This record gives sequence, C-alpha cells and structure tokens, in this order.
Amino acid sequence: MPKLGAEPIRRAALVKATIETVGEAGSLEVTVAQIARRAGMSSALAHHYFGSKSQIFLAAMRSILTIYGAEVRGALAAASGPEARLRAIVLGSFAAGSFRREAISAWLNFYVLAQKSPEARRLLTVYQRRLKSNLLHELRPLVGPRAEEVARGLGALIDGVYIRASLVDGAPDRDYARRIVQEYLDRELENRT
Amino acid sequence: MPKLGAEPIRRAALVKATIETVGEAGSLEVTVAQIARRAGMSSALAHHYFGSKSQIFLAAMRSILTIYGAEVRGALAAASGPEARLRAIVLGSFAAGSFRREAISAWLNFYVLAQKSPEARRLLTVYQRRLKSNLLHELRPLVGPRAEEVARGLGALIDGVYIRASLVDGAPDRDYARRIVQEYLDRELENRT
Amino acid sequence: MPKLGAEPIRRAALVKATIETVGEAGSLEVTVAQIARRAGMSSALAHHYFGSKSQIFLAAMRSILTIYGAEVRGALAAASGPEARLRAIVLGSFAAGSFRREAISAWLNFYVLAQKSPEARRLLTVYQRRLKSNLLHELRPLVGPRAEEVARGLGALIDGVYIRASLVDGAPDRDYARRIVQEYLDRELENRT
Amino acid sequence: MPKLGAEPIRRAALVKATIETVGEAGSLEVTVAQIARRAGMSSALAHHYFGSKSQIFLAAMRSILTIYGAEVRGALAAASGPEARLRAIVLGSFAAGSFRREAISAWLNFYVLAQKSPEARRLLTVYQRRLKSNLLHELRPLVGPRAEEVARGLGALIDGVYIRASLVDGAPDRDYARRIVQEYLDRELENRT
DNA sequence: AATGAATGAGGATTCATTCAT
DNA sequence: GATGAATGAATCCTCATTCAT
Repeated sequence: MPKLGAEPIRRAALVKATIETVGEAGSLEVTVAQIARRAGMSSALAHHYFGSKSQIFLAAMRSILTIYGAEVRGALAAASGPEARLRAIVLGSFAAGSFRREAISAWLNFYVLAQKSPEARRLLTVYQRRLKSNLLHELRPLVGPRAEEVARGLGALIDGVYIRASLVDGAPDRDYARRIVQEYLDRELENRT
Repeated sequence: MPKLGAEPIRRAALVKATIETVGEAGSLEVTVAQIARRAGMSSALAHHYFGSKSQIFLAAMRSILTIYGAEVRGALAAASGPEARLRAIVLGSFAAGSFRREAISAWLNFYVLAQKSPEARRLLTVYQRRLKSNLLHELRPLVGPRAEEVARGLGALIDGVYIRASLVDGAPDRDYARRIVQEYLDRELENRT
Repeated sequence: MPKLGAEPIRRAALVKATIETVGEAGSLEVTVAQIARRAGMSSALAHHYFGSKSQIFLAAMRSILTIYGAEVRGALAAASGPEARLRAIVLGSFAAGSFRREAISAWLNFYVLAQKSPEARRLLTVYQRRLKSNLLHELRPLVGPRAEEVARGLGALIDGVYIRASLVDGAPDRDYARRIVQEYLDRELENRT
Repeated sequence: MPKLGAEPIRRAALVKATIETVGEAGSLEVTVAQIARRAGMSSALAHHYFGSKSQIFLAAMRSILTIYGAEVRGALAAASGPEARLRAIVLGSFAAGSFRREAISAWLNFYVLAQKSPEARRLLTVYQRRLKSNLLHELRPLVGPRAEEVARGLGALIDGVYIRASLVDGAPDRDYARRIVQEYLDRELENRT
C-alpha cells in the first residue's frame, strides 16, 4: 500500500536538505544530487517532485520566509501595546528558527538568487513590504511622522545584521544581534515627544 | 602584436570585466570565457594572467574594496572636525564608484564568496575592521562611551542599505541610501551631552 | 533502457576498450571519449563508473595482469614435476590472451604508467614477485643454489622478449618468443648436476 | 656580436633538458615549456630550433642512442679477442652514461614513442640491429651455429634488465644488472665445445 | 512511487604553436 | 637570436535532466 502523503513528506525533506546543503556550502552551487542524498532519495525523485533545480530553491526560500514570518507573528501574539509589539517584531526577527547558521547563509544566497530569478525577487519583496507595514503600524502611534523613516532604517538594519552574521563562523550571536537593533530602537523611542 | 607592459593592462581589463559580468549576471556563476570575451581576449589568456578563476574573482574583489577605501579616504580628506569627518565616512560609503548597480551586485556576490573562500573572507574582514576603526576614531569625541555601539550599528546599517539596494532594478538611489544612514547619525548625535 | 546489473557489463566493456585503444594508439595519450566511444557509451558514463581516467587505466592494468596470471596458472595445472612446471610457467607467459598485439602494447604503456602512479607500480611489483616466487619454487629442486640467479634472469628475459615484441608490427611471433626463453632454460637445465 | 655557435649550444641544452624532464616525469607527457625552462630559454625558442615537440623528442632519442653506441664502442676499444670483446659489449651496455635513472626512464618512454612515431621506431631498430651484428661477430667464433640464438637472447635480456631497472626507485644497481647478463653469458660460453 | 542508467551540454584549464617586435 | 603575447583546439570532468522499468 502506497504511503499516503508521501509527497508532502518528500518535499519537506528536500526543502530542509536544501537549506542545510546551501547553508553548509555557503553557496547556491550545490548539486541536486547532494541535496537529494541528504534528503535520503535519488536526484531523479527530487526532479519528479519539483520539476527543476530552481523550483527546489524557490521552495526552500519560501520555507525560510515562512518560518521567519511565523516567528515574527508568534512574537507579536504575546505582546500588547505599540511599543511592546514593535519590540516583538524586531526581536522576533532574530528568533531561533531564522537566526541560525544555515538559515542565515541560505538567506544570503537567496538574496543572490533574487538578482536573477524574478520569482525569488518577488518573494523577497513581499516579505520586506510586509515587515515594513508591520513596523509602520506600530511606529505611527509612537513616532508619528517619522514612522516611515524609522521603518526604513529598521528594515535595513535587520538585513545588515543578518549579512554580517553570515561572516562569523560558529553559531551566530543572537544577543549581540538583538542589542544592535534594540539600541537603534531605544534611541528612536526616547526622542519621541 | 605583443606590446610591452601588456600584463597590467590586461589584468585591469579582466578585473573590470569581471565586476561587470558578475554584476550583470547577479551571480558568480559566470564563465571565464564570458569575462574574457568582455575584456577582449581569449579565456586562455585570462588563465595565463591569473592562473585560475578564483584568482580572477579575488582580484576583482580587491579592486572593489580598494575603490571603496579610496572613496572614503577621498571624502575624509575634505572634512575637518569629528562630526564632519564622521559624516564624510558615512556619505563616502555611497560614493559613485562603489554605490552603482554592478558594484553593488558584485559586492553582494563577494559576500557569498567569502562564505567559502578564506582569502575572500579575510579581505572583507579587513575592510569591516578598517571602517569600524575609522568610525570609532571620530565617534569617541562625539558620543564617548557609546562610540562602540554606534559604530557597530552604523557598519551594519551601511551593509543593510547596500544589500537592499541590490534588489532594486535600475540605478540605485544614492540620496535615499544616504538619507537612511544620515537619519541614524542625526539621531545619535542629537542625543550627545 | 536501463538494465539491472549494467554496471559490471559497462565496466568490463570499458576495460576491454581501454586495452584496445591504448594498444592501438601505442600510448596512454588517448582520451576518455575515445575509450568510451569504443565501449559504446558516453564519456560521462565512463566517468560515472570509474570516477577518473586514471582509475580506468588502473582497472585495465589489473585486467591485463589478471589474465596473465590466469594463463600461467592454467598452464601450471596441466604440468607435473618441477621441470614440466617450470616450462609451463615460462611458456604460459606467452599464451594467447597476454601475448597479443594490443595487450603487449598496453602492457608496455602500463610500465610507463608505473613510473608515475604508485598504485600501478604496486600492481607490477606484485606480479613480478609472484612470478619470481613461482619460478624459484620449481627451480630449487632443479638447479639448487643457482635458483635465485636463474629466476632473475628468466624474469628479465621474459620482459625483454615482451618489450621487443612491442616493436614488431603485425601479430607477434609467439613461437619465436618462446624459443628464446626455452633456449635459455635448456642451457640452464642441461648444466645441472 | 652574435655568439658563434649559439645554435648547437641551445640544441644540446634542449636535448639534455628533454632527457632530464622526461626522465623525471617518467612520461612523455611533459610540456615544451617545462623542457625549455630547464634549458634556460623560452618555449618559443625551443620551437624555433626544433620546429615541433616531436622533433625535440626525436633529437633526445638520438642523443640517448648515440651515447649508448659510444659507450659500447669505448668498451670495445680496450678489449681484444672474441670473448673479451663480447663481454665488453655486454658490460658496456650498462655504462654510466646510459644506465642511469633518467636515461633509463627516458629510454623506456622512447620505446613507447616508437609505437607511434615511425622515425622513432627506425632509430630503435637500427640500434638493435647494430647491437645484434656486433654480438654475432664475436659470438660466431665462440659458439658457432648457436651464435644467432645467443645474440637474440642477449639482446632481449639487456632490454629486459633495462625495463626492470625502470621500476626501481633510487639509483639503478649497475652491478646487479651486469651480473644477470654475465651469468647468461658464462652459461653459454662454458658449454662451447 | 522510486531509481539506476544514461547523456548532452558545458566549463575550467592546459598546451603546442605562431607572430610581432 | 630571442621572447612575451596570444589563441584555437583539446580534454577531463560535472551536472541537470530524462527515461525505462
């Protein structure tokens, strides 16, 4: 009897393996065979499920962004009031599922992918927009007209902290990362009227 | 027709072509033949002068960082006093030679290269350190004990602005980029005692 | 149409094709593509099964030495008594599978390979040692203390006859070859006390 | 003033360098550039003097055979009487100029070259014939009708000792080599009527 | 569903050879 | 005479992708 739901399991395994493989290699120049082997299947099967290498990459990217989104939402759920929610978004951006060695490296590589692949670019843009809209929503009551510029700065800063974390070897330092964005936030909020 | 002193000319042409090719492709997955063709020579000659593809990449990366360093130094030369010098560094980081489409894309790709190539990583680290030391030097008289944390934030923010610029198509918006970091700076400086 | 158990078949075909190709070319400077074409497959498949050109060569060399060993053993099986066995070894060295145009030329080339490849050298040394030990075993009862020196002479003479056969075009003259070593043997044996 | 005789000096340097390079590499797969560098000149000049790589090889081969011939002739000059002359030929075959690491390895490789290059084959054949004729001349008065077969055996044995010497690393053992052929000779001569 | 088999299309790299100076 | 410059042609090897089973 064919296992029910083999497909979603296989796809998930491939997505996970892709992030790990790309993360470890620090590059998109990994082979489908490597990914498939890590996922415990043949490369032919990987093609069967995803059609092409770039579809595999896209699926992995979606996964990374989905996890990121979920973590931010999770942090938000526990917070009430604009400032608490704002801090939750910012800190949630460095939660365990996203701010880990492989995911960071994979994320960087998907930024590169977005240079070429319109679909990858679209994904990234959507997430940036969503983050910005989230930030703005909480910032407006806090800093009023400066909300727009603070949101821009926060978005860029988060990405900057991520990209710099990609250069460190070993586990990324979450506290250090969070401190940088929190200080930025503190500075902005202490000035509010 | 062999000319005397062809080597430096050829090498420079290859470096330039590499940045353009990688910038256009938005990826390191370009062939030596593509680069060589753009530089007006055979791929064999490119190998003759650089030995290997990775040496070509490294030379291009050095070139990017050298240009960046020169532009920051150039901006610094015209400024006097800590605050002016600080703003010069930060604005110089987005000068014309560095903050242009191809260079940004190539820079992003060299970040990726640094994940794998120790030499590339070394180059990047040296430049980050140099920038930070420059920032600290001017920040200390201005913000005293907070210099360290502001320098960290500025460094990350500059990188963040760069990586986000890599996603925009068309010419990058220098003013927009500068505004983001300037606002950060303004905020930090207005609070100084 | 993939068949089960294709691997051993393909490998054997490649080994055969290698010996033929090297034999015909009279040189190791043959391409994997040539070998693969003769074996009826793509060069990619050849690499898939052997990993590298040198592994292909090594496998071919092993094959040649295995055939040689089998032929000598075959000849030995039918002989009884030291002298008969000794003559069997010597004559078996020129049996049909080994002493043929292509195999001789390939053998010569593998001698060259052994200058550079430690594994190739090991293979050759093992076979020389085995031959010598076989010879000594039969020679001791026949010529006593001179066994060692006769064995050395016979070994060198067999190789000498082979290398000279490599220069003749057309089919090698087995009888001529055998006569040379037999005369050597006759001379040594007639002198025994 | 252009040096008189630059050409013969350059050619000789290239021939010497070729033998050394091939000997060291243990293979004909050496580049013209390697040879030229060792000879202290550009590869372009090597081509200027020899026209092509194969001409360089042929010249080196001629040199090896010439040295061999000279050494045998030298040994012959000091000997009188058939047996002495016969032993001189055989021992002369292992004189210092020929029976040395590089020359042996180069000689083996030239045997390979002779499989493909008619001119190389011609050179080798000429030398084999000359050796045989020399041997026969002295053997006839010593072993009469068996001269032919002894000459054949001696020729093959000398080549066999050479090829086996090619497998040993370090300096070849001249005494060991000579002993093998001398024992053969002793055996043949003691039986003469 | 799953895979071993198979390959076409490259891509980095090497090298003999040529040529202008 | 001598060489740096330059390249076309190869060659090994890799890999995404397809297909029959």
